Amino acid sequence: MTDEEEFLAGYDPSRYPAVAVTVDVVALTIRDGVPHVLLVERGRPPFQGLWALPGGFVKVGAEDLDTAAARELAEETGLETPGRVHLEQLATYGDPGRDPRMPVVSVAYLAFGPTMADPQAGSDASDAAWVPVPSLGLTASGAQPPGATRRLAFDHARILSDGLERARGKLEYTPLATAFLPEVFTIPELRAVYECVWGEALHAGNFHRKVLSVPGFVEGTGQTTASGGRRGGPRARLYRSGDARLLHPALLRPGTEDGVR
Amino acid sequence: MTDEEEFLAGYDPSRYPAVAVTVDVVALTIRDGVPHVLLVERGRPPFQGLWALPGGFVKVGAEDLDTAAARELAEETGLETPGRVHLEQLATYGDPGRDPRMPVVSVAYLAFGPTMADPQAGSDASDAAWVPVPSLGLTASGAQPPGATRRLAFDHARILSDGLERARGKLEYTPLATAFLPEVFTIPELRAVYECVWGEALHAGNFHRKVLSVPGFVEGTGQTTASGGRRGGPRARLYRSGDARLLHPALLRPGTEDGVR
DNA sequence: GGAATAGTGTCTGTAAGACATTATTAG
DNA sequence: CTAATAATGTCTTACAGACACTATTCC
Repeated sequence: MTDEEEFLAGYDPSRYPAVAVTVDVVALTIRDGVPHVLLVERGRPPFQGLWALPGGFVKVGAEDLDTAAARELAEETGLETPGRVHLEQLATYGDPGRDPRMPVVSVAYLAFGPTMADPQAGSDASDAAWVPVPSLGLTASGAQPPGATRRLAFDHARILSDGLERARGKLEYTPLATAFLPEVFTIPELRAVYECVWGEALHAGNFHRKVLSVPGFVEGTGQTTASGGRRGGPRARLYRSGDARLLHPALLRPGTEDGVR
Repeated sequence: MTDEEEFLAGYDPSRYPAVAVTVDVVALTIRDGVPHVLLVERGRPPFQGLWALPGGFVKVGAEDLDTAAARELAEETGLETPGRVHLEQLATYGDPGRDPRMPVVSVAYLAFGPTMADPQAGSDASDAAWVPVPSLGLTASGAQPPGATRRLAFDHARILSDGLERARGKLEYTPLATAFLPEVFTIPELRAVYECVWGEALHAGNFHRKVLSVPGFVEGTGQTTASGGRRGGPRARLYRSGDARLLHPALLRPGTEDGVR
């Protein structure tokens, strides 16, 4: 089939059924030391009553994908994207039958943001909430066990799983952990982000020295916290994010076993 | 707008014009120590006479994206994807106006393969060829200077640029450099792949020791080449790809300046 | 023989991890 | 005071890069 024939066929729904393009956003934040993902409860079929990533249809030709993703994120959280949030394209999903209604290609995005207020339910969702990721009981392959309290719609368990893995990797070689924190933060708070996303404890002393040794990761403000920690300890110095886009040398996860075969 | 309204609107071309989904493949190989990309010369408008990445429309709902990309690659090269070729999703492009005919979202894929025969021109292309990447004169931002001998159609200069940058990064922490080589290869041949993709000379002795020290990168065959190098030197030992999926520790590029600000 | 190349040995600076230590704060 | 914690110091091991060196092959 030639290019032009295929082009014309695109207008013939009997040969190529209507295709929809959506964006879905894996928006992550941290509350009480636990990673949370923004989910909406579906108010109508298909998958009524199940939870889904916030997303929507893209007006292809009228807006670009990044803009559509930023719009979806702002609608649910009020977060403006040229701000402290990080938003990047994650991957695109187009398996047959992933939406029972029609063929849908979904461009997934990944967002990191600081702790923020609970979202408002939109008109098409019966509820919206920041949901603790561990409560979803995701397996490494992106499947969800039958006993989970909140079931995810479509292939969103897989998308979320991919987003979490991308997030774990991003913290290794970019300073994006700071996107989870307010503008000013302490090194122990930054360490808590790493421990929460990676799911393992880090050595406080070595982490501290390492962060300060990477050029451009953080810059000091000369200030300290107003008081010490909850259970004692001195006041911590306050930092803000530096100007580095990449961490050199990187902060590698200790858990990664040699040679993932 | 509710979910259902948007869903129905997807069937109304006056509100949401027909959308096409395509896959485009950045297929890379190495010839004579120079990276080459597979391109097809467009035989009809738009961009007639310009060169484009091989690609085509996806039958969303009837095939998944990976399968569609593998099909496009096989059509041009005869390479079967569950084989020695590496194929992975790169990114998705959907800027308004990127195709002058209609709104098109393109899912780009990245492929690495060993040196192979010249492709045959398809019915919709006046020519197809492995084109040396340096001859395209790409800039870092993915633009093409006006004087280039072969101009790229659509936003394919940008896609190719993104693919090359991904390829450079992939060589650092995966053993995918071996995908550019035949099943059996020497360490100096492997080094040539790195030097070609990264565009800088590597220290032969250190590279040799490093490759052998990474578990699972390569495994020896016990054989050597039949003769020495073109300009002298001993016979090199032959290796095949090992079972590692990730390199630990990674082979970092020397050129990367600290803290890309 | 001369030049180029495969592969190994050696040394040095840097960085990561384990552990110890000091100072400061809450309760 | 006691416990917890921020921040720094010390030591050991691993690794990257620079350089030297040997052995082998082509011309």
